[in-house]
Amino acid sequence: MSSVQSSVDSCPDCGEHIVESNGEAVCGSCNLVVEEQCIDRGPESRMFDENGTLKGGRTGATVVESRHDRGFSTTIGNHGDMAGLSGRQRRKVGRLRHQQSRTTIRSTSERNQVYGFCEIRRLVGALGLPENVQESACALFRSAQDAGLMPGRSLEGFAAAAVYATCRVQSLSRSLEEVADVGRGSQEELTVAYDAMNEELGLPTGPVDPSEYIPRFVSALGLSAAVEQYALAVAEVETATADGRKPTGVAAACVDIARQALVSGVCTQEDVAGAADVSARTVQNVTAQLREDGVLADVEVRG
DNA sequence: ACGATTATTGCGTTCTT
DNA sequence: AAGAAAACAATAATCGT
Repeated sequence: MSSVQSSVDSCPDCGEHIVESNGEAVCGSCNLVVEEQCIDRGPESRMFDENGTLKGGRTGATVVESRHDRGFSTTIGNHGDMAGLSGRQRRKVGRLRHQQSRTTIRSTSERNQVYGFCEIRRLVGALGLPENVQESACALFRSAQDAGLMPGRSLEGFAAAAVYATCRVQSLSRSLEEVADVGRGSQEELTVAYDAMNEELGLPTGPVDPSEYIPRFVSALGLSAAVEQYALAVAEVETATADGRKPTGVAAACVDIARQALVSGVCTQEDVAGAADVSARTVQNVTAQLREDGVLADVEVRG
């Protein structure tokens, strides 16, 4: 890193020719930096794209992960070079400093919050949830931040977990898998974050009632209101079968029993299982258990 | 005592008959 | 529709620091 001259003629990555750019040897095709910068140009201001992200084609100093901005932040100085400037120019620089202080994100927690809120907003939209969920989830996200739960855990996990937790508190029936699928982080990150919040913040959530899912599954399959009522009746009677089992699986079984009893020709068992995102075998298992518990006969009398 | 890693258990899924 | 089996995630137990 002591010479401006490149030691190679072609890019090791794509074989393209090398061009000289601002004291760096850069591949003309893929922008790979072959030779790192050796002339100190001081602070730069050309490293952000419109979104403020740092991805792609970036050349220059070493990335510092320990700083919230990875060490890429630009500071407009207040000393030294101001000497030769006129009063008008000085005021102009002063305005620039002021504007930058507004746009620059000051702390990691603030940056995390902006990112987290963005992700929460995206999730709420993608899952078709009402607006108040966004508000509650953001508040919960902030609580987790204030409680110091986030260091060492996934940021995306907390955003998704905040949405999932809000759904559970408000009985809005979105499964962990559904949220995790739309979310940016993995399901494990979501679970870790949710457990942390549940433990430290004491979320007011009990076990999930399978009947919460029934209306959604019924409408997704285009089945009638009568089927929904029948399925809800099955879920009502059932108590012991559900515990320890996946609520979506139990809900699917209830819907499938109603389907068989009322509109067996309209769609298949596999369709019901698919709508609930469980296997057909699970539906069969739960149904068999319900039969064994005598739940079905109980509903038969009422229907 | 604490955290991390490994064993266990029961459920859901897939494959098969 | 049901039986068997490999797979998975959550929990319990053990180990090492």
